[in-house]
Amino acid sequence: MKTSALKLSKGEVTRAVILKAALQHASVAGFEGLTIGTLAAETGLSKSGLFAHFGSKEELQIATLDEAVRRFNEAALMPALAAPRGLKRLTALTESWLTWTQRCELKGCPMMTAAQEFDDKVGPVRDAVVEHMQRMNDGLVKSIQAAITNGEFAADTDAEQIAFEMFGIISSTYRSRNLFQDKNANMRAKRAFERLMASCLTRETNPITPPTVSSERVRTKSKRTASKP
Amino acid sequence: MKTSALKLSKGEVTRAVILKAALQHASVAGFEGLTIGTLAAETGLSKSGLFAHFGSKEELQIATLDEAVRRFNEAALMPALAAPRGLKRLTALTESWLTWTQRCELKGCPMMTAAQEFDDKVGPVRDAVVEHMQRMNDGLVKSIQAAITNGEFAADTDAEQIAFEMFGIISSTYRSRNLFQDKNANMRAKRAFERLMASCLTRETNPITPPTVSSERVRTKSKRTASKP
DNA sequence: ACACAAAAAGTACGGTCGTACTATTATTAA
DNA sequence: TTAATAATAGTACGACCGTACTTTTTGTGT
Repeated sequence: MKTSALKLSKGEVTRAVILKAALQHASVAGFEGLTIGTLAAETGLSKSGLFAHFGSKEELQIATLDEAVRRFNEAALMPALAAPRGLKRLTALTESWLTWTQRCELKGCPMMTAAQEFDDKVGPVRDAVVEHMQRMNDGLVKSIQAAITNGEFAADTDAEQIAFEMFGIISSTYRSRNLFQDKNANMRAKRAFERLMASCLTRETNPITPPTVSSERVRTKSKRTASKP
Repeated sequence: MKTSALKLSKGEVTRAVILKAALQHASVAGFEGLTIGTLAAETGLSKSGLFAHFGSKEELQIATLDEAVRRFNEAALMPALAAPRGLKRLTALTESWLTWTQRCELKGCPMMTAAQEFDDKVGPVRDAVVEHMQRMNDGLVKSIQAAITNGEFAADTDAEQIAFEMFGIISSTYRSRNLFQDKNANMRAKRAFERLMASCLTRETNPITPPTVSSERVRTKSKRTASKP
């Protein structure tokens, strides 16, 4: 087998096809829901033919996870790198993070799904998940630190804490979108992000910030809470 | 069968035993990971004996979900009701929300797990999850509105938005705890909550809040980000 | 064009899954 | 205590699971 970057062998292209289907499936049914038989049927391959590409289900899961990361980097991370380091890039990253699944025709975020699915398990798949998530977290933290270096965020900003809260916003967004079918999920996310950013800004960056951060608040129609207790 | 509140029939007590085991199992392996055989082995019952209590796997999942809600209400919600309405109660609720799983000897939060597991699926289990989560959300929103009524939060505070962000904080906390094994997860959660609350407070409630909320910040050792690129 | 290698299919196997149906044991009410 | 009933065990079944092994088809370099 020749591993050329230009020409893909037959095996490599079907492997790609499999992984695409696997990713789509995993984004809906989770990685544990991935099954050789179902996936084979979806791709038109025989069970054994598909199986040969990976050698075990665990390998398939890990390969699918890697593919998810690759796609995320390509569809969410790289575009954000066009923005200049610091707050700008952080904002761009958040924006693209919230929309990359649509661009990739995925239902949920496979990384988040995997993180929750394997957080209480043991084994190589979990290890892979942890590693990937750790890397994502580190990257995010670095982005936040850039905003500090830029003087946009206060010097004593806890970058890890901000990353922690950003992951929370992302989680909540996916839940709102997919569980509650809330069309305003992205707007909610944006507001949450803005509030978070506002709490980090230096006086120089945002000199007119009032005592409480509640100034930037936008008028909203409260829908679900209409009924008064 | 007599459904007495005082005396439990044999069937009712074993059903309770089953559900306890099921909940523990679901908090680790998820609701899809619940299997009749495994659960039967764990409880010492025969597969068919256990099965008879529910009639289908879906019913078992829903019953387990109901049990999770019952436990949550008992271990997290009710204790918080001891605090007076408004910010106090909201704080108490957050506190007990973050710790109830330990008190119930659960690994993760079954509700959150279920929410993610079924957010892209269809069927009666998903419906049950949505209903329960909706109810939880509504309750939370009502608690936030109480703080507004009290004059603790600004009148134009978007209660739904705050609930959205609180769910995010909870999500992130569980991820930190279980995936990254972060011992500081609860501290992170507390800080995030405080930041969120601070952004809602009226000037009267918290008159000395500085321009940025970064005053209450605590010194932390950044560990994971130690390695410089 | 041909030989060789890669890819896919075919087949088989032991397990576990959820779920019927029947039989036995335990509990309860009279 | 006994008859009725609830609770549990026993057994069986078809479906699908992951995986191993062999055979056939397909692609590829020379």
